[in-house]
Amino acid sequence: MNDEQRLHFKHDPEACKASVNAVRDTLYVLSGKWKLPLIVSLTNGPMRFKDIQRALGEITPKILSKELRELELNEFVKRTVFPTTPVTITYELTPYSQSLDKVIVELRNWGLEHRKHIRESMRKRSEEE
Amino acid sequence: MNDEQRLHFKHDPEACKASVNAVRDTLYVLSGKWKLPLIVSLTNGPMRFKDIQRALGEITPKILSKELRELELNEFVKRTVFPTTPVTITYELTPYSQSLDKVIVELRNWGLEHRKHIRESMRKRSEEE
DNA sequence: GATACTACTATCCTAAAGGATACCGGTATC
DNA sequence: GATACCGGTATCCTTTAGGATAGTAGTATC
Repeated sequence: MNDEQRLHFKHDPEACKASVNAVRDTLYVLSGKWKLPLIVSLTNGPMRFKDIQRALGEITPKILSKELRELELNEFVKRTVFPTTPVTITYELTPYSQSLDKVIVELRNWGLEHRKHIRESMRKRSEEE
Repeated sequence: MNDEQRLHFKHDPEACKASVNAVRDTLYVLSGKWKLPLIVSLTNGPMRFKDIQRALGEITPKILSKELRELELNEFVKRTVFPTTPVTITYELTPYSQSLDKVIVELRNWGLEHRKHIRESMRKRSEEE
């Protein structure tokens, strides 16, 4: 193991703790079963509550409502009330939500590579027998 | 919102599902309270069970054992038994664990930026009052 | 022979996430 | 006036993650 490549955990315990906390923050805002699918279904434009529910398939209104509120708090989603009769309410991604793109791309790429890696090791292990 | 910048979720529903799953895989292997701190404490070299426990402070042996087993399954950690009397067992990061570095750096950077962002919005909101 | 250390496992318990189901007020439609 | 749709909330229940506590087999130390 080459220490030079582990810059972000280089032996300063303070910086190291700060790094761990920052990572945890990020994992937290993406955590849970529905945050990602929710962000994904909103990438095509604003949607109404029931439409999101239908798009996600299995989510109950309680959970959906909670997740949307959390995404709103983190400024990833904007809730808009239109004064039609009856009122229409839409949810849409904010420009700030785009800041997640790089992170998500990295997470996706690593996930894809990891699947390959696991398949490879399983193949090797079965050949050894 | 500019569609061009959302390449990874572009409207193909198949590719989109695959992306979400890949992201979920990655989040999964990093999930939990102890995976990150565990990886961090192993960056300085191999450690024995009790030493890891002492380094992390609060972790119980049951949890530590479980987390180590999971990290081993994902090939981030190698467990080695030395035939001393009594046996000595060490855990160390594998070369493959370095593949996580890029992901972790991105997660850390976004987390740091997000803190700034939140502080900024709170400042603005309090100024408006 | 009592105590202590290592590397764990086993059992029980708690808290949090998530889900099932029911309901609500408002409006529109038949 | 009955039914249906929208945007949720309220209540209860299950599952899971994580922790507390105790114990185990083997060895070494006093």
